[in-house]
Amino acid sequence: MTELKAVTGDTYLTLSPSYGQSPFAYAAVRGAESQRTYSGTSARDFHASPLNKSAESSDEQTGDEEDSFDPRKRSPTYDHEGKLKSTVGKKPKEQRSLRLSINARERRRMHDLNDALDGLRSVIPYAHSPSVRKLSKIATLLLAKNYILMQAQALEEMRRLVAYLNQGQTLTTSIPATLTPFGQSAVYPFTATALPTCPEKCSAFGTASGLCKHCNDKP
DNA sequence: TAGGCCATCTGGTCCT
DNA sequence: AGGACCAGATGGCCTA
Repeated sequence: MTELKAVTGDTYLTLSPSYGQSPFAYAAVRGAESQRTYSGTSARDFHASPLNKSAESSDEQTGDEEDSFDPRKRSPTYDHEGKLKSTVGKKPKEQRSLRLSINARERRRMHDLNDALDGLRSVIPYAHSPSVRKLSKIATLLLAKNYILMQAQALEEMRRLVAYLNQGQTLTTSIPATLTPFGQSAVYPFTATALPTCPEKCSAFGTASGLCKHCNDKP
């Protein structure tokens, strides 16, 4: 399995084999941003690209290009002539106008989705360098998922550490061999509903705990 | 050149 | 009826 490791080196930040080779192996500048033109109204809307050819043929429904697929058989929303029922009765100009507005809406929706993905990329730990290829969509989602799992586990381990340290202050006996530092028998002394302030935690650990490096409160 | 990734168009379905 | 969401199809760009 090809691993995708973030800058932290956490093993959680891995992707499945299909996607694992993407982000951190990308040393080359890809220029992927240039693919996202966001040109507002696409030229495809107004030019007879191959796609629009199919779009226009769907209006005309000559049947010549529909070898393997007959829309009339697919759905009752087509009328007996194979035309989309939602546009039946409208003038071709109106049909085209409606289609263009639907296309524009869909384009906007996808742009919003991509913006959200960009926001996600900006908060997950990977090399955000211009010289590093941007994470693909699927890699972004998988990495984000793994990052969340990693954070959850880190939080859980921290809680166990807190409980262990707290226990060690009150108990002078040695730790049983069966009890690992993060064992289940450790009890987290603070409830989630009544989290202690940092000074409380710090006093529980003693000033040598070092945990206060991550907070602004002076123990 | 094949494969990966992407943007866009399109029609279907569901919801308001 | 119109909008949101979704998935399939298609073609372009880039990299190995």
